[in-house]
Parts: sequence; C-alpha cells; structure tokens
Amino acid sequence: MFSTTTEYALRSVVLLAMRRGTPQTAQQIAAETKVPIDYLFKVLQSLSRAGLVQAQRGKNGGFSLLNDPADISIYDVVQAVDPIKRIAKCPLGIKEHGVRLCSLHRKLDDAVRHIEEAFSSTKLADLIDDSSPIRPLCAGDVIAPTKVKLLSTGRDLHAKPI
Amino acid sequence: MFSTTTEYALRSVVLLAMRRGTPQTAQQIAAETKVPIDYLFKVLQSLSRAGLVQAQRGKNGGFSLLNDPADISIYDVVQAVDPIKRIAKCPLGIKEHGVRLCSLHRKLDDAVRHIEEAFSSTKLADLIDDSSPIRPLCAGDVIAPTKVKLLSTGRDLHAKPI
DNA sequence: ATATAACTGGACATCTTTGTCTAGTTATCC
DNA sequence: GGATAACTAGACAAAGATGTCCAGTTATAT
Repeated sequence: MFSTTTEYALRSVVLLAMRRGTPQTAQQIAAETKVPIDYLFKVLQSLSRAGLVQAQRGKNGGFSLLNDPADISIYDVVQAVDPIKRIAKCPLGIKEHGVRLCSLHRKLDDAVRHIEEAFSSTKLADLIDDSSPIRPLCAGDVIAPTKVKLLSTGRDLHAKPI
Repeated sequence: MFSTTTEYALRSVVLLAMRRGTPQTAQQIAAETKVPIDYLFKVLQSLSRAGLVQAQRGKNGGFSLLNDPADISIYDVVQAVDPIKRIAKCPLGIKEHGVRLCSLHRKLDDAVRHIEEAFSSTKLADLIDDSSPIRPLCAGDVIAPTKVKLLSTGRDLHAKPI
C-alpha cells in the first residue's frame, strides 16, 4: 500500500523528531530504523532536497529536522519521497468530461483524498507525544547492539594477536 | 497509490458488470478499457482464479462475472489482483510488543483500514447505478466504435457482394 | 470433422524500485 | 594542516511490475 521508501522516510524523521536537538548520523539512524544505510542516504537526500532535514558534514555532523515536529506532517514526508497523487482527470483520457470523474474513479480518488487528509492532520509531534508505552520505532533497547558494538571495539579481524 | 494492475482489473469488472448477461471477449474489454490486451489476459486470469469471473473459450465465448454486481465489492477485486495488506505487527520486527503497534504504524494501519472499509462497502452495482451522467469507463460513445461496429455488423470483408 | 474464435501458459523484454559499492567532498578536531 | 568523521554522487546489481510475443488448447458453428 505504501512504498518501502515511504516507510523508511517516516521511520527516519520520527527518530529525528525524538532526538530533536542532536544531529543523528546515518549510522545511528540506520541502526535504529533498520534501514540499509546506503539506501538510507538516498532517502535522507530526498528529505534534504525537500527542505525537511538538514545534513551537516564532518565530525559531530549528521542529520536533523529543519522545523518543529509539530509543524511537520506525515503528508509532508510522504510527498517528499514518494508523492501521493490524486486522480485529477479520467485515466482513460476522455476529454469530453473535462475534470469530472466517473463513479469508479471518483470512488478511488475519494479514498486517496481521505489518506491525504489523515496524513496532513497528523504531525510528527502527535506520533512522539503518544501516551502509549510502545514508543515509535520500538527501538533503543533492542536493535543493532551487535554490529555497533563490533564497530566500536574496532578490532581488526586480521590483526595478529600480540 | 493503487497499482496499474488494480486499475485495469477494476475497469474490466465494471465493464463486465455493465454488460452483464453477455460474455465479453478480451478484444472487446481491451478496446473499451484501453488495457493492453496481452496484459489484460493475465489480469483476467487472476480474476478467474479468484472466482470472480468466468472464462469461456471458443466462438461466442468471453469473460463474464460469476456473481451479481451487487455482491462484488471493489475490495474483492483489489484483493484478487494486488491485495491490500494491513500492518499486522511491527515492521521492525520487535517481538516484545506482540501485535501492538507503535503510534506511527498504528496511524498507517488506520489509513489502510479506512481504505479497506471504503472498498468493502462499495459494490460494482453502486458504481454502475450511479446517477451521474458520466458513465464508468466513459465508454460506449467515444471508444472503439469503429472496431466494434465492424465486428458486430459481421460482414465478412472477403465476401462477394450479392 | 474442420475451420475458426477465443482463452491459456510460458518465455522474454523493459522499466521502476530497492539495494549495494566506490570514489569523492566537506567539516571538525587536534 | 593532517587525520578522520561524516555526507554526496553516480554507477551498478537484483528484484518486481508491467508489457509483449507466440505456440498451445478448447469450444463452437457449420
């Protein structure tokens, strides 16, 4: 129903909203969102071009939200990476009816419109302020300790024992 | 938002609903729905395997609906060719939370559920009984009159004039 | 029975989405 | 100002969706 890319983008911005104030490196985001890091870069670049996130290079760099989580909607994120398209005119290309839709396409477009509305009215702040004990991304405690730990101990696998 | 295959399937069953009683050949369906005929066969095969349409071979054959248009929903058609999948559990694969969803995925799943409901409650009969002057497929008057007329008058092009 | 209309099935081609790799460039810290 | 952390960009690979082709099989009409 929604693309993988959309799912990845949403996970990322939700994480950035939860960590507002501290730039998150792609490494960190990838670990917590379980998004393949090389693909994540592309998703973040789309978000960056759309003006939703900011990238900072070099040490202590990373990605951060440009606006307040209360001002960023799910819709904004979706449109940045994989835009929802309304059905504006008859897909069969009949000119005669102008922009009026037949019952089938009107019904389909209604469904799309409802999604649009639901996504527009939900802000990132709504997601992270949620009272549920189940936090978005369900992360922090469970994910990616192994790989990160390996990297951080930094032992070269080919190094001779001393 | 919805796949091309879904769109094609819906166009086809709506046509079959409008022509209920007379099997429609793939030729006819392709002409009126503007679906590439070779691909249409595959879509119709999916609908056939799902028990929505029936295929009849040989002369005077074609495809027809198996059930009453009042008993076939948009949802039935969609599920037959490109199923809508609800989010049943955390896509990040966290076991700890069982089937409870975090706020993000609950929101996304709500959207999917609404689509499901809207599509389930809309029957093919609703689409063709619509009072709007704009008929589904916008067809009949504009599309494919030439080819259909040629076929339906049935004159053999090679027949000698009497 | 034979010709013909029509669907079936599988192979193949193309395009888009998703994912991976590698060689850059920029910023920070010491 | 050099080392290193981090993002950027573009090429490439794999998989899935879409579209095309063709050699079958089945049913009907005559």
